[in-house]
Amino acid sequence: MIDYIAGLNEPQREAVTHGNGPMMIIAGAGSGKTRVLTYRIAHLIDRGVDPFRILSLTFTNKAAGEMRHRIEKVIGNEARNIWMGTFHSVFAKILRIEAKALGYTSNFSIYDTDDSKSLLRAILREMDLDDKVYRANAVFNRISSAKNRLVGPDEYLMNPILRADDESARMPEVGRIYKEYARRCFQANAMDFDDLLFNTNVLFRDHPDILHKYQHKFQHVLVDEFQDTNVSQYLITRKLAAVHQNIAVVGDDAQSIYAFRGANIENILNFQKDYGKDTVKIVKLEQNYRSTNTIVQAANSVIARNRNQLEKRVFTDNENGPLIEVIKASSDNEEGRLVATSIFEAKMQQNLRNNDFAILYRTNAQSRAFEEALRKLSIKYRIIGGLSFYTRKEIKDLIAYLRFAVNQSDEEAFKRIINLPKRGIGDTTVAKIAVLASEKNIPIWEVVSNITAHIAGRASVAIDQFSDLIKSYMLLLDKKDAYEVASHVAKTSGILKELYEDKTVEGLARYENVQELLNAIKEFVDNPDNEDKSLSSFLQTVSLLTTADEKEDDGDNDKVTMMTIHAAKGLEFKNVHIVGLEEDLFPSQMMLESRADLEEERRLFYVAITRAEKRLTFSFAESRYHYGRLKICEPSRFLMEVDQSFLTMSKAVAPPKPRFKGDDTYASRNKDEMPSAGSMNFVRSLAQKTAQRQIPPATVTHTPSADFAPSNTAALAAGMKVEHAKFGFGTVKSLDENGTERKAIIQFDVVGEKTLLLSFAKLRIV
DNA sequence: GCAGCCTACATTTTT
DNA sequence: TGTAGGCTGC
Repeated sequence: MIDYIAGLNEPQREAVTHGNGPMMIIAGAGSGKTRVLTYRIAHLIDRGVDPFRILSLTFTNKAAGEMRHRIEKVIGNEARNIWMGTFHSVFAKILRIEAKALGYTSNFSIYDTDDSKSLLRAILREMDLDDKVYRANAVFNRISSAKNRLVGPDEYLMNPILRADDESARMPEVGRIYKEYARRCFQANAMDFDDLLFNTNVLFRDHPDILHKYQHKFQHVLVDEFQDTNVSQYLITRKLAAVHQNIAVVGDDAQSIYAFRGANIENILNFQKDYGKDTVKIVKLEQNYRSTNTIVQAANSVIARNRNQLEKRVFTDNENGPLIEVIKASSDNEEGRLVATSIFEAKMQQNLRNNDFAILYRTNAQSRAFEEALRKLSIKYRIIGGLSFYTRKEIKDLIAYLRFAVNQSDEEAFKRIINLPKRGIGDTTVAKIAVLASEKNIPIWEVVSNITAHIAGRASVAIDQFSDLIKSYMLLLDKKDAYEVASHVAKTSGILKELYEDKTVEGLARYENVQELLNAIKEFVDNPDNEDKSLSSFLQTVSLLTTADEKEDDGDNDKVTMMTIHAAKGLEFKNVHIVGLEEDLFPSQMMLESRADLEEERRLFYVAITRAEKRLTFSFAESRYHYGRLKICEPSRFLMEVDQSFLTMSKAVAPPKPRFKGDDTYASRNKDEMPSAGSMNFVRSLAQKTAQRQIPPATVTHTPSADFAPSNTAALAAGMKVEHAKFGFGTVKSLDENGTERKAIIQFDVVGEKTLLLSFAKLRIV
């Protein structure tokens, strides 16, 4: 046993060695929070607490895994027995054990957001509601936030405030939709993410005996990232800790960034009230060990503008370090290049590795420019989040098969696979089955599995085959492990076959993805930590994976990390680039419009800043393409909010390499990059087209950056006058070199009077 | 029932 | 930009 107490400062030691009773640890960024949590658990076990009786809740599987790993280092194998995981995974486990009490079976499906929305759309159609008024997204969010506040469908319908809200949003039927949605989920033996928490609350509310069991089981409850818990989560932990009163929560109100998801910052404020001011032990960890003084002070200067805060003074004894560099770029692509160059140079000068760097952005869509720029400089990178592996169509397809094999009530899985691969069962037939099932008030599977008893005809043969296929899968479930079943399903369902026959690049990639999924299942089965190797157990794990949990694609860890700030929480890097610091992007326009919460955006900025250990760089672009449209951007107000004495303007703004000499003359250009005659033709006809519109021609006086595709170059090479049009777009037909007609969809954008951005780059050859 | 075309539309963060 | 969903014609 190592002496883990020795290296701790006073408040850290207090938190680790605190005995029984509620405790709240307010942990500033970089104050050694994870360390304190792990040592506290080790300490508890050291003092004789059975690991089985410790419940430790985190937000990501990754955080849980890492903590388990670190505890293992201190206390050894016993660490495995601790109940540790995300709220969702721990309570899914409990719900599975206690499913019967709620009328579910233990093989219930977990609906992801797509499933939920698809179900909602189906309900909207059935209720004959206009899906333009009732956007599935909006309805889903309302239902979700109700669930997170523990408002069930019946209460929702009776709540005058919610009704009034819905009325004013012109969606008076949300209550009824909610009710139907809940009914359908139940009927499908499925829970969505919010249900996992909501139903746990119901379980504990309606079944005191079950609550009693777990209350006594868990002698100690620990909650990480407490500032991000919602009402539903807080109530569960409170109930669980009600007997022993040993609850320790760790959080930082300044890092609360999930209010949009129902996180309730007031939980921190209520904690003291709920457990009694005199009873709650409060520990404040205020010394930052992570960052330079400059970074800590800059972060403080930003967060100081928020009104809603607990009193806390984050300080550090670390050296001052360099000032925060601000990079100004003219376009998003130039921002990419400048940041990549900056990383390249810092790497050389300071002898750093790729994994010392992180690029943090507000939205996943921003990653592209950085990817390209890094690739050009041969700097390896990885992207966390974004299009997750498990959101790919082919993966979801196979998983839907597996889900349906496990749970034949799963309506969403059924809809997905009934005609996949194509077997001649169209919408009409599916609708017929649904009507039949609801008329006779029997499950859909009842109808499907005895189709010949219900309908005759062409489709019934196909359905009969489908149901035989599923039945054959069901027989395997008890005999085979998850991998054996899954690979059998992949082969016999026709999914793999269809992809194999698709010889396009995408088809090949999809085929490989499915293989990759099978590998992942194999790994799951081979992992000795997983006791339950059944398919049902795998499906549960997989549906609760988060983007941060995705494993490395290869063994190489020396890569620049790119991710959203949300995904970066809990991580740290020597050098951090916070990019896209533009008004409306960060702070996000959407956020300000929908919830008018600038403070949460500011906390997000705070989180981003405090990820950096040594060197921090801000950057912004003056123009950016977003969804194919050029947007002129202004620097973010956050840039002004930082105490300016910590900032320095970057000298690294290299003059853009001019590809065009003079005003509109085509200059240095690689022969190989010359556009084809076909694309020259498009451009010529384009010129005609714009001329027909009688739009006054403009001269190209400025090309903000050399971000031109060959077609742009073609425009100039063709010696055409560039037309002055505002957001012009349309279809242009033209003959290519072989005389065949081709179409191009074009779009132009104009900046200012004379500054013309050729958006022929967006020219799509059809 | 299905493929292919076309239009409209959405684009914050994530368990 | 890119895609989902609607419409049309086989």
